[in-house]
Amino acid sequence: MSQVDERDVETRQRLLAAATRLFAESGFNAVTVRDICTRANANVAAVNYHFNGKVGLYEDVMRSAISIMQATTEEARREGAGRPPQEQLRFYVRVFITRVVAGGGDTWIHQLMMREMADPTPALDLVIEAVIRPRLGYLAGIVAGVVGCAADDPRVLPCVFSVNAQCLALLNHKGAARVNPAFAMNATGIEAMVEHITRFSLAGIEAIGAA
Amino acid sequence: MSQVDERDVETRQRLLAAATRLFAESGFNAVTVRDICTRANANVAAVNYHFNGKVGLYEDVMRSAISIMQATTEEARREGAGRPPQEQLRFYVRVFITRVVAGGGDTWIHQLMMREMADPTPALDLVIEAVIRPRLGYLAGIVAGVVGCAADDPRVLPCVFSVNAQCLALLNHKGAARVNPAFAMNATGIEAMVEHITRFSLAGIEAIGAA
DNA sequence: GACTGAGTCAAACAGTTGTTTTATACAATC
DNA sequence: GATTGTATAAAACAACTGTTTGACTCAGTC
Repeated sequence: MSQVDERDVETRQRLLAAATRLFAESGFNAVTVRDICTRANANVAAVNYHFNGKVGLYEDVMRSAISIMQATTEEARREGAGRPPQEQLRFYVRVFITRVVAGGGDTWIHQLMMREMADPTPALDLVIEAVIRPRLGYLAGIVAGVVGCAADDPRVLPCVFSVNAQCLALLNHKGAARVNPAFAMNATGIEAMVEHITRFSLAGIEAIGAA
Repeated sequence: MSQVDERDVETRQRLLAAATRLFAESGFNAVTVRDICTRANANVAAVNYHFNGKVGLYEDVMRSAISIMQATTEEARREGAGRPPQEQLRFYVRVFITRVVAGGGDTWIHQLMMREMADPTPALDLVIEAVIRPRLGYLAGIVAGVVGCAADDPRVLPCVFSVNAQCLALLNHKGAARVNPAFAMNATGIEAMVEHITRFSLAGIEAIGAA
């Protein structure tokens, strides 16, 4: 531990990078330790040596994924600061789509989180507390701003659900493209999708708020 | 084949029932042939004898799942027949939620389809053609009716996406309940959710249609 | 009664899994 | 220079996977 070999850090980092990509692509169970080590040009035993086993490696992957997802929420907050809630919603949707669906290197990480939602491991609780809850809390503030009510008003939560559902559905855009190629995301399609979700949701929120 | 033993059909049926439930709960790869046979009180070799292996059994499960999902779409069509499109949307959402989220025995089957979307097997193409495409086509007709335009109008598809996204998100209601218990579905909550999605979406569709 | 064919069963099969072991290389410390 | 601690490597490990085998039962047929 006193000596930090350059190759050491490299191997750990290569394993982490390979594991992040593979876990996101196929999920925890579908990826083998040998797959990860082959892609990282490391020995099979390296995972146990550096991470105390496969789950230890997965937990490390989840930790870095969580901080990236937190940064996504934070970026949306920053972009929307000081603007009317209608624009905050537009920025939120844009940041989310850009980071998650468009080419950004974070695509894999949000797919990882979707897999975690579909098939929970013990790491999900941490994701919920550190990422999902603050994100939905921010959305609730926006919705409350549009409606003109308190964030704990009973009309807010269902609207947060509806907005969030549309954003999460974008994570399945590859599957959606199989149904209809029009769902495929090209450069101009992204901004069109941001506009659509924003307008659709603002109208929905106002209708619910008026009730 | 000349003699149809009673126990024979029973075993086949028990395997099919056990496999449907287990595949839906955990996905194809996470379920072992031994799990299925244990739950069905059958020998390990029975799966290969009756279904020519694990994938043959899975294909049979998918076949019956597809016909049940088709029946769900058909029920929504029937309930909405001859009504204004706004009510057709409400009935669609209600049938979907009732069948998929509420206690109905079909819950497992729609979860199976979600897993198929997340992690496609060759069976997904059949699901898309036989279930998803007709279902989204019906939704497109409803949206076009609300907007007052043709079903292939460019404003229709994004609205179909938004409505469908909210319905699919309900399939994750167990995960959602972990974030906020208010998302849990009790008897009265279902009708409230139907009303919310319908009103939210009608307002969204009208706003997009007016553009 | 011998034969056939379908269904069931325990056992074994070959392949893959995550993990452990044993050995080796190498830099740092004394 | 011997010792220590860290990193890597090949091999082996036990557990589990889907599948196959061969024996056995039992009803129907000739």
